[in-house]
Amino acid sequence: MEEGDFFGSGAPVSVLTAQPLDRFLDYKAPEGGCVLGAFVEVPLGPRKVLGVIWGPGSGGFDLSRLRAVNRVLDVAPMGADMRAFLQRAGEYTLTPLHAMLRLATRAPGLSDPPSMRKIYRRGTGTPDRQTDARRRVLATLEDYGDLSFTMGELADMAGVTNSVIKGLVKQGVVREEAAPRDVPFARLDPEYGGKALTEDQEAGAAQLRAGVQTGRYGTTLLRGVTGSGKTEVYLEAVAECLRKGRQALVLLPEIALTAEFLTRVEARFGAKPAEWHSGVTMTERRRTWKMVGAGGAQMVIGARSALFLPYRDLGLIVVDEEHDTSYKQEDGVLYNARDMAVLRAALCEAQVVLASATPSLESWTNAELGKYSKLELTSRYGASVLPEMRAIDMRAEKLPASHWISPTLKAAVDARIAKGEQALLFINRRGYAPVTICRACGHQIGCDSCDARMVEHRFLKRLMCHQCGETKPMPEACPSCEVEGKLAPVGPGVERLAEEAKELWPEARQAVLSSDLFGSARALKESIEAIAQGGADIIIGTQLVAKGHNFPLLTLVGVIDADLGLQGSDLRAAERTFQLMRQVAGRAGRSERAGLALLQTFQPEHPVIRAILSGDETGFWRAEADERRHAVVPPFGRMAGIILSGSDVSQVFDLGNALARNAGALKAIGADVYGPAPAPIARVRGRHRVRLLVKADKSAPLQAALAQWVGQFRLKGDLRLAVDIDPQNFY
DNA sequence: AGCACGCCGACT
DNA sequence: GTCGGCGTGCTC
Repeated sequence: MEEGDFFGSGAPVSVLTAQPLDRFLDYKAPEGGCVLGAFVEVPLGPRKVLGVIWGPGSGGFDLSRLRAVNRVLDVAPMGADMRAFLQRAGEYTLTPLHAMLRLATRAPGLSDPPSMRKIYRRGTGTPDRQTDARRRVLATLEDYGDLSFTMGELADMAGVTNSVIKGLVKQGVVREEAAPRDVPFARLDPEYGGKALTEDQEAGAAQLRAGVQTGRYGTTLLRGVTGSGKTEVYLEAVAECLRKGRQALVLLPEIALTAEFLTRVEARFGAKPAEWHSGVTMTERRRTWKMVGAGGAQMVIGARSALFLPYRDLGLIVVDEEHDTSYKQEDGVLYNARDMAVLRAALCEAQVVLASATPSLESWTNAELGKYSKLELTSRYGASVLPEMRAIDMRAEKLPASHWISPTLKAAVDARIAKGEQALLFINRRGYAPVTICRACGHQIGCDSCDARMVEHRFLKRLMCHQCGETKPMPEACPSCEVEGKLAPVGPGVERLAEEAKELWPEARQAVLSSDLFGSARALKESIEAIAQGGADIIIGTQLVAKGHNFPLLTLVGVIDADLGLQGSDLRAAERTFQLMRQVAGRAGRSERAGLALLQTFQPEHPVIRAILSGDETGFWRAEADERRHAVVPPFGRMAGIILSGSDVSQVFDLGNALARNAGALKAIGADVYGPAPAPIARVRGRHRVRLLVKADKSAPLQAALAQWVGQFRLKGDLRLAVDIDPQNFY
């Protein structure tokens, strides 16, 4: 321990709490003292709150009025790298430190004494009467020596009921003890199940292993086309990290992917790693949080918030599907997990692997500039190759009204079904129809509390707002003109497409994959497995199918509306469409059968569509990079979004205008302010939203200027202001 | 975040 | 007269 990292009883210490105070509070160190970074419970007014010892007392507060820290919590203290990370991440995202601490302590029961459970081990003596069941219990305990079991485990293993064990406990032959519930995770063995890698993969693995061996910071962009085995390759980096005794974190963009991934990790390392995402139970969460700090978890797989766990010695962070937009947190603390992973790694001398078949332009640029190392896996497994891609020019197709599957696409699907292969129809829209219109008056049914249209979900027999999740039954009469029976669906959603497919192929077995049609990740996984085994001829799916699932029998992908993502003026529209189309197309022909991807489009000459078809990735990235460099937008310029919200529109706009008029702090660094303008969805949950956009030069000290600018204003009433650094959505 | 204090409207 | 609305300020 460093000099100055321990504070004796009564010494003044500075404490950071998770309460929304914009400063530290001084306390007296507790009886027995405490170390720097210790998690403590401190008195605050009438309450007891969680805090972290952040340094020596800052003074400036009457020493005689200091209250003492109540107690030091029974968890590992927060390391210096973690404290630095929270500080820096907070500065970057303009998030107060207390909110960062809150993110880092999102586990239930941290302040509670360690939760105990009853365990059973061999006691002394022999039972008064020996029975078969009793003998089995004792034999089991002796077989496993030191290990201890819960009542359920022991009963199971010995093939007896609980009452047999209870009887033995009464006689002292089996001993009942209390043991902490939060036990270390099973050891992962880096030498357990290594698969033979191809030459290409082995070279990649060697490069990543070498990075991990340095024990220093470094980021590698791992580009692997779908099916190239990038998971196997980065698991070798994980193995090397485990050999060095350091911890590894793998971030996945979606919970639905974790079940499949866990299976692969178990096959490789012989046991399951710790899991961290919203689907994990409270007890398991607390166990993971504590074990990550105590060193009892070697590997964590999780969602973006797993970055904020208190790792004891983190040596590797893998960000899988690094381009995925779900890495950007869009509510609460606004951060991009991909960028924060790089920051975290830099502060704890860890390696980062950004893995993707279709990297983000940011990462691609960083790799081109030499800030990141590059690693490319080009060959797919076995004989499989990337599918052939072709456009279907919808201007030349003859389609009846309210139908979206072109004759050309239909013929292609027919051919696959005849051969016993699978076809996927992709449409990136949930529900039955995105718009419901009244044929009498033209009214479109919207959400009552948002400025969004209600989407018909015929499966649920309701209308749903995709913004706030509100649903209401489908009305008989138009809510505006009250004419009955004139409401009509407009446009296709995945459910409506399924209906059309049923018309076209009444004999075919259909599977519809949309996130809202499954109650749980488990149900989804089971369904996907059944389909992969050949349980369907036609798969109709949304975004969900583009992500990482393997369908070996699938040889045709039909994209219903390739133009969908290109509408609007989102800066990243081209990039996203390019990535999505490549990902979806990659589903076809993953085993030895050749694949074909057909893109229905009304603008086959559009540069993005042309780039997708030609497969000229490098050319596409270069062109995109040039355009963004020219427009001085990310990654060549810096941007920030300011989102104002409140229940009173005029108040919200007044604040927006006041901000725009008093932007001296931004002008001083040469930044431009745009707006205020209504946000893309101008009303959400009854709150009106207005946004401003700030653009600055790459080198401008944007955060400081923003803090100064925004700090001039006091927010009255229910007005709220959020700063979004590097926003994903803007116009 | 909580919780107290404090200053104006509409009730028994 | 008082109950209670929620704006403002404080917590070491």
